[in-house]
Amino acid sequence: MALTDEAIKRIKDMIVTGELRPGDRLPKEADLADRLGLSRSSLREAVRALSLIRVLDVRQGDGTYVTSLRPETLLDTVGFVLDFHGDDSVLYVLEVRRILEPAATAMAARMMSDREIESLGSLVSVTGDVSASGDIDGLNELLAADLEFHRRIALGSGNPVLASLIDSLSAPTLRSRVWRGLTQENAVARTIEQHQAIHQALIAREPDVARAWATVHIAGVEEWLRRSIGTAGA
Amino acid sequence: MALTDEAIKRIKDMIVTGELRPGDRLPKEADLADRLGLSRSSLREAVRALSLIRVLDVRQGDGTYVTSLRPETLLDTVGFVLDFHGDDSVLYVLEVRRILEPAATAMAARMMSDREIESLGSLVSVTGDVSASGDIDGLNELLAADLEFHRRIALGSGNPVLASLIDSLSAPTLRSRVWRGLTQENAVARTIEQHQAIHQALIAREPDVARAWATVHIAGVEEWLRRSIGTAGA
DNA sequence: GCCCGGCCATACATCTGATGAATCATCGGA
DNA sequence: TCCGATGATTCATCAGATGTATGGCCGGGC
Repeated sequence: MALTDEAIKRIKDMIVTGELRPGDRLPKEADLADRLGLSRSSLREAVRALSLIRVLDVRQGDGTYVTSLRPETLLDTVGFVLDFHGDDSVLYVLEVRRILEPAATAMAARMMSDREIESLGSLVSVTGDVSASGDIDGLNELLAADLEFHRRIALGSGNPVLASLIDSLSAPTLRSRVWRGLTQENAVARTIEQHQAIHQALIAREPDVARAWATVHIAGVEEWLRRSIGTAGA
Repeated sequence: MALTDEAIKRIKDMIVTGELRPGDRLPKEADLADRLGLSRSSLREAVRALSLIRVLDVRQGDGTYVTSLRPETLLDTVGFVLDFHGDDSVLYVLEVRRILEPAATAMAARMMSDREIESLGSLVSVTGDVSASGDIDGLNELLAADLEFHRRIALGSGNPVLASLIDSLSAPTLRSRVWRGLTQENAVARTIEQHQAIHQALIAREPDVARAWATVHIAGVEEWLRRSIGTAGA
């Protein structure tokens, strides 16, 4: 195994075993390199790699620290990784979302506080306002509101791993050309209706209903995309 | 933004835009560094980082290549990332598995070929044989068989993203001390029974039944772990 | 006494150049 | 034809030097 890979493993082990805890500062490059028995250059490659996946946080002039290592931090690496997939994988991702989001939404119907649920209302209505204006900026805002709406509900499940996963899986779906097409065939109105329905189900504390609407919501996007790919090709 | 981070983004863009395709070879370090306007050292850090998440594959004496970028390749980064979480996150992970695996199992009941389902039988029976002997080596084999059983079914869903995700989420569960404890209270027998039940449901092509058994199976582990943590502490 | 701005030690960022090691293709001999 | 030696290519690793951002110390002013 390459020295750098060895270093990655060593640092990982230091964290896993608890020798290094979240927030801890690593020895300075020169010292750590010496301790691990390799050059600064090679060590830096290891640190940079662990930095990319958000395990380490390097601050010039300050030092290198272990991140919080919380699920929401580590799992957004998933989003980065998914960026590399082509549109063909979007369908598979969407299928996974169709499994996870309804479950999360049902959980949220039980777990979210009344205040949290109420605050979702603004997102739903913002969405509505935007659709009325219908300009391009508005669409971006709509997209952001949609993402935030789903993010809040996922968080409402009470499971940070689930929430982060959903969040990561949502990004590539939206980044793809999906929305451009969707907004062209008045799917905007349908999306808003479904968001409202989900919101209502949460207010009513009806997990099953919330789950069903979430499924309908995702399946709608999925079905449209399936048709779109079928006709438009790659 | 740091030069190296810039380089990471540039290389990522080259791949996302299709300038670099899976399997393609990158220009040699010196040339690419020159083209991106940075030193070889800095470029190497970028390449190493992308190599850690399985986007690039560096081969000494040969060159640097873009990997297949298939979901199963990219998503096993998730497993690496999850290694950094403590046992406290295992419950959250398990909860996600309880959502994903039943769904995948139900899909598998529809999608898997008769031959694939039949081949699962050997895994189930291997499991049984091992439990009879009951030695330590046997337990490791049992663990491997369990992992393989779930992996095959996940693959049987026909969705590689789903399969990879499940696979990645399974690893940390098993790596934790979960199994050590589970095997101590004759949960082995129950596990085997449940595997057999899932297998039977697949043979019968009963998605709902398969889903239910999968839920029961995961929930069993989950419940045991919850109790275990409650009593044993960190 | 408190606050603000500059100075400086520290630590990461980046570059350059050199040497070692693995791989692959080529070429010559059996 | 097959196989092993050889050399070119490319990554692996190191050492040392210089640039740059950060944080804290310290002194002056209010």
